Amino acid sequence: MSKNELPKAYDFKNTEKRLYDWWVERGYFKPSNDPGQPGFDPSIKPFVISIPPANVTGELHLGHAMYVSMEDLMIRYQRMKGVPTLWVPGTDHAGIATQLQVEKDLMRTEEVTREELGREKFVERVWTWKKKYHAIISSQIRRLGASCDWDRERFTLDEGLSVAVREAFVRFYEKGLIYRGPRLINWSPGLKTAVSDLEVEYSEEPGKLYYFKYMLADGSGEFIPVATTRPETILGDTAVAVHPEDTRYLKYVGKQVKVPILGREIPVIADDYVDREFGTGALKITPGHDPNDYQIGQRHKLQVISVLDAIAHITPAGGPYEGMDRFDCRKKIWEDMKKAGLVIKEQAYTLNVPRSQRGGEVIEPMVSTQWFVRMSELAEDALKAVQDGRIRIIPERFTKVYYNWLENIQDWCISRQLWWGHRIPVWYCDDCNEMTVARQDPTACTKCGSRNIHQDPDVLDTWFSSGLWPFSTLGWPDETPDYQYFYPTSVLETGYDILFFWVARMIVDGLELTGKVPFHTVYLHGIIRDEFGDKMSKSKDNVIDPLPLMDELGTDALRFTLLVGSTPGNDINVDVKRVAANRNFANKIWNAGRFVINAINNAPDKPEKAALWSLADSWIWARYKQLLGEVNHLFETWQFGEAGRQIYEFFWSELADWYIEIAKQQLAEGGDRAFYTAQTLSRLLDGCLRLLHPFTPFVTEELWGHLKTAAVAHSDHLTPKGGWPEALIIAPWPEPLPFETWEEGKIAHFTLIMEVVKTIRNLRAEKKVQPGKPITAILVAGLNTSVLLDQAVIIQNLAHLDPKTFQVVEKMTEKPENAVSMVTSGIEIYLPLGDIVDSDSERVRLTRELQTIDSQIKRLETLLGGDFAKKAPPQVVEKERQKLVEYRATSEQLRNQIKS
RNA sequence: GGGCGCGUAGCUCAGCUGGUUAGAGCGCACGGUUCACAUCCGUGAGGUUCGGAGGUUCGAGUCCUCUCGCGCCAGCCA
Repeated sequence: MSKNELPKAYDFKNTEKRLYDWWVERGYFKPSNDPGQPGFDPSIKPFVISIPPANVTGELHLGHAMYVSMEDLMIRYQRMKGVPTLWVPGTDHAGIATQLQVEKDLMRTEEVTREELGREKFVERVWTWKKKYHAIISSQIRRLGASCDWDRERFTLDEGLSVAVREAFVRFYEKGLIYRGPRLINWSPGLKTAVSDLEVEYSEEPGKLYYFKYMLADGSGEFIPVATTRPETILGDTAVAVHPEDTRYLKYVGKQVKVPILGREIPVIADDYVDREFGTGALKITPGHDPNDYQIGQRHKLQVISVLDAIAHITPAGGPYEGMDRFDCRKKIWEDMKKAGLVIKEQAYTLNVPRSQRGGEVIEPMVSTQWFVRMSELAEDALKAVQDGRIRIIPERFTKVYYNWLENIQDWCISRQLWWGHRIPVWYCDDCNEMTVARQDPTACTKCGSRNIHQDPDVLDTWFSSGLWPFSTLGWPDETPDYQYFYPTSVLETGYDILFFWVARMIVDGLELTGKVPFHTVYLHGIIRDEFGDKMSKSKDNVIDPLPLMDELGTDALRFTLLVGSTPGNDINVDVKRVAANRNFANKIWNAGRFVINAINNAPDKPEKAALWSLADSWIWARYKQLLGEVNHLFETWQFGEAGRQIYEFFWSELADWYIEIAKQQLAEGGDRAFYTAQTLSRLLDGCLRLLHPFTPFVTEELWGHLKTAAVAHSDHLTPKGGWPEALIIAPWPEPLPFETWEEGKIAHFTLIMEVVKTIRNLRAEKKVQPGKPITAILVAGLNTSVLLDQAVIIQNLAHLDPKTFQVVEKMTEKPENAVSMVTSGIEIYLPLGDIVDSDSERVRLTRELQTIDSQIKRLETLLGGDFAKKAPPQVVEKERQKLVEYRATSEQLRNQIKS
């Protein structure tokens, strides 16, 4: 037996890696129905998730832990339900982020820039970098217990996925959904690339509104007052606009005004975009550097002047300011205008500054030739797919957010001036200037046949390839067996923060390119925050690193915390203390398991007679059945957190705290009692481990293995229905069992026993009786006498009563001397504690109790006397009537106790 | 101006389709060396009853309206 001795505490360090490797080795992560394997049955519906691809260079953070835990939970649950499951893992090349990191590293180590190294060499370096960090991040994902099919792992720059990207680009282009042209875009001067609207964040910052004079060109000395937040853009002004009905300025419309410093003459135009109330009511128009102005410029066919170059320095168009940094220029030009007498005033003003999502530098709206995806039509399809229910978003409230975004969608700028990513598959002819857009690299211009062609230097936005993820990972555009069987996928699970970036784009792309929704359900989880609800950030130094956390407390503890501490779509505050509490839970499971295994080993290996279940046996089984019903319902309605909480509660507060305590006695009785107790323990542990496995896969698998080993070695009678599976990870999920009529009665009786025990314990504690000291008790049980007599030993043991003097009676004529008393559930309890009992204080205590009971009686009498009795459903009324009856009896009993 | 979320015990949060003296973890207090577990066990205190005000209802933390506070998303008014 000693060889089977389990350590006193669950040792996750010695468990997690071993089990993970074993699972992989046994092939459990692979779909049980696989088009690549013999016996494949295409008619069985699989459950498929594409993992949100982690950035190759990223360090593991709690966000990863969150989605891995959540998706692994869903996958494991489905797998246990016997559904063929596929979870496709993978990583993302993360264009900007990765390129930046490598650039930084090159600068630090070799002091070279990417330009100095050259494109080809640089990209090579990035691949080397990728290789290294991919190994790290993917092993960290494994560490979380992710049961994905690693043989199907993908990387966004894989050959196959690159083919998909190119196919998508060409198809979009051919359908006219992708176009190239000069547009006002968001330019990141630091990164020297365009970025999409989504990659710009606006932050409110204190700034100034600069008021100045736009002098009329006619030399009259008259001027139009104008205000701006960015004086440097004056250099690019090509008009001054006023409202068409603004009597103040109407007379100037059609005249020319002079651009300060530069002296260029520009027209005064009328446009009702101008808000007469705001600022001076006159607006300077800079089509080259402001989105609104750009549109006005289009309407009025104004000239577009770019005054900023790629690094946000002033262009030659800025005259004397050429070469200056944008912010220096802002100061300088204002000073110069002051000197020139053009300044009116400055006013403190809160700006809405566009900043790069990455790095935070100020983004400049600039005109630039870029590639765009025409979104409006695509968006409509994506909208419909959710509207008509082909895709369901959970929680539902996010559908509104989704609609809102798609209804106001702008074209998507997809070209990036980077080196790391999917090169745009477009070649320009140096001879005829035509474009060749091709699936295969061309060697000549398709229009004129010239060999003087060069490929577009830019790459595609990383999200362009991510948008194809659910099908590109399965082989699309080829109709591979995987694609045919596993696509569309089932659930897309991710944080709500990338609903637009990723989810919406996958839906758009999926519909357009595959003609199908890429998944039927979108499950969105919240953002991870620190214990006080603040966003984690390095600058706040409140980042919780999951790796040391797992080192210290185990993966299961972290997973359980994330899964059970969260509600769909709501942010979760992660507190290390909570993780520690869940580590304790893992340990609790472990130790309950040790107890059960020990019980099995020491119990008879077969029964003599048919089962004669104890009240406790029946109670715990009935409760387990209730649990099964609730947990299954909660799983089906995506309420995983609540399901976990309920299992936790059941396991700890009922199974461990009560049933196991009673089982100790039952096992000690030996014989059939011991056998059936061991059997019950075995069944319950087996069932609970199955229920818990999706949450805490490691401790449950490990313990279950020990359970199985012990049970198999000990007795055939412990084998569950259907036999012992070879591993918990593939053990059948516990489905709800049909209700049986005996359940309610057993639960009621056992609840009575618990009440009595708790009340005695309470009295003991209150009277400061030594916890282990056996004392006398007299229970006056009335109609429940037989139940209590039946369970006397249990009460006696759990409440530490002296078996020689403890008695249960139906009624009592004379109250015991010097006894502490109480009434619970209609049972009168007397603890004759002798001298320590002070009758006065007892009377006070009981009177207080009586008061609360009487107030309840009053409450119920009022309730039942009113409309409630007439209008509420009969069962609800009956329940309250019953309570009233009980309270009245209790009241009566308490009065007696006080009286005598 | 818009959309959404949150505001429940000292702290961090649960609470499904409304059902009737509100739950958990942590913290706190008191007490525990029983052969599963001190990563534990027992007992308890703690919420003016769930931000505030109305309303619907026999009944609301749970639905509706308004309101206050916090947060998020979206928004290109100089």
